[in-house]
Amino acid sequence: MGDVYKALADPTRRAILDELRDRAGQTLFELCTRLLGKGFTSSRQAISQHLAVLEDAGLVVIRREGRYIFIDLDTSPLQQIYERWGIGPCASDT
Amino acid sequence: MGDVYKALADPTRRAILDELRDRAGQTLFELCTRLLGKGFTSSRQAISQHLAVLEDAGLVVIRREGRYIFIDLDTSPLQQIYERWGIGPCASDT
DNA sequence: ACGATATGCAAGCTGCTACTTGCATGTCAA
DNA sequence: TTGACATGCAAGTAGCAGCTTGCATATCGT
Repeated sequence: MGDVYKALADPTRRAILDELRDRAGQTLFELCTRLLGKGFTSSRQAISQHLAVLEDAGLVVIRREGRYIFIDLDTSPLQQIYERWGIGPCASDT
Repeated sequence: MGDVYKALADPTRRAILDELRDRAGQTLFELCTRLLGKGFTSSRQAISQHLAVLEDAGLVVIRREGRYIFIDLDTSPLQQIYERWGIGPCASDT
């Protein structure tokens, strides 16, 4: 299992997570097109490599169907950040 | 203002945040000693550079007094992670 | 004032990371 | 089956990030 923090370190990867949050189950091609529309100039291969990193970190779930892949966001690995330094609006005292 | 995500990407920097969570207001020297005791082999200069990154990201507050510096943890920048992909135990539905 | 202590600054080296390029694989439609 | 489409794989390249090294600065005790 890869490093969640390292996965979050890249701006393009964060943009991918943003994109998946706005629209789940996107195809790689869809994702590339939409990122291009938002000013990112990454190639398909670059995005694919980023997806591999995100998948390895558990932040993304990829399911294959025919010649397409469908990508979904999984935010549960982010929870370890809370648990480690315990902040945020709700993890307050008692 | 630096990048919070990039600041979190390095294991040594995360160890620094851990250390500051356990004991606030540490000196640079104190910090180095304690990290050494935990298996980290970083030099003082390395730690100092890490601190600069953490300070730039707002994750750490450094106050200078005489020939010492006192370092404190500030977890508030982490909140943007929650707000961006909104997860965790409490940011649930409704 | 002088030495010791605590930290700052800057240049150079190295390894990793993101990107590109080119080709391979596999799926669907006709 | 054949061609077009969607994705996978791998090697090579460039830039940056973290580390070291060496010296500079500043503060405290005596």
